[in-house]
Amino acid sequence: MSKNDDGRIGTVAALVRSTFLVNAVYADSAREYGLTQQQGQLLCVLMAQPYGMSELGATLGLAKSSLTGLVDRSERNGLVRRDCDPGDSRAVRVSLTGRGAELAEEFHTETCRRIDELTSGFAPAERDTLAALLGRVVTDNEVPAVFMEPDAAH
Amino acid sequence: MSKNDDGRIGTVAALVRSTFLVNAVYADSAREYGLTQQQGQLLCVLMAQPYGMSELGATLGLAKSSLTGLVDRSERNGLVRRDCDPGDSRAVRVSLTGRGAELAEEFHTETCRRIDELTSGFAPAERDTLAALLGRVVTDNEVPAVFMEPDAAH
DNA sequence: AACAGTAGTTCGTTCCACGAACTGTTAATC
DNA sequence: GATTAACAGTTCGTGGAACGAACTACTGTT
Repeated sequence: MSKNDDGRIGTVAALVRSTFLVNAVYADSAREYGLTQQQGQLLCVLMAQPYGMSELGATLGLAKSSLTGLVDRSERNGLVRRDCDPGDSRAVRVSLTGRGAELAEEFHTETCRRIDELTSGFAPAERDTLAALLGRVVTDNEVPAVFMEPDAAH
Repeated sequence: MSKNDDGRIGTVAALVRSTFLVNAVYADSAREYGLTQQQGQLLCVLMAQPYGMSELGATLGLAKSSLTGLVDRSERNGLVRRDCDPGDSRAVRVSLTGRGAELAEEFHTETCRRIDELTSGFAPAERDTLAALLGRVVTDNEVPAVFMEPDAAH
């Protein structure tokens, strides 16, 4: 196991390796619902509300053409829809279809369960401390809401 | 910002959103060295030692054909090489070329710096606590060494 | 010697990333 | 009202990356 001289893992390696783990769990969960990681991510973002393409692209950190393709494929799969923006003829608003909303909720719930299991060996106080510290990382770095709280989705 | 009723982020959302952040930082760093995220990941794994394809695939969580392609492209870019395994004619050992080792070190160093910056607002004790808890997640879930400690790479 | 299992590649297919260039619309300026 | 800059999103071309099925060649077991 990759460790420092004193056998402890550093903050940097811990962040990268836990990211690797969460990526794998997230992708595995998505696959069970016939989704790719990127499609799952799109659905999770849209659970909160419909978005314009520009805001979606900014939230997901994607080039405009990448988002156009992702939405195209998701629309073709019947998971999202594009509606005209009454206030701006150039713009569209992307929202979940009925089926997309259902799939998003199932996927989100199952992903929450799997991610939660990663800390199953933790005491409640340890989970709270981890949440507080990672929450600080998220807040300090202004990470967009690409994933809702487990309870907030229902 | 997506929070619980009491305004605090939960462990699950914190893990997912911090993963989103680290993914973005890692991908941006890789791009500055002309690498994709997957190529960066391959180089980081190979920094420790050469590996056979089976072990590489298991470490990176990739299908065999995916790894063949990734190694093909990295070999074509002059970053890795395949050598015959003297003990098994079926097997190859993948290692970094001179140029690949150099690029891997630069990429790894810069990525460490950028990831470290994500916790720049933390006190040393907070960093240690975060490292200890995330390290537990890594250990409990047997995450492979896809990224070395900052000092261990030199 | 025969067979099962392993190591890795090839093939076909789909998804996904980006930059450049484009069309059409809106907002600002004169 | 006309002009221009900026914005919203799409198209196109290109390259990377994911997987399963099928394959070849080799190793280990019986």
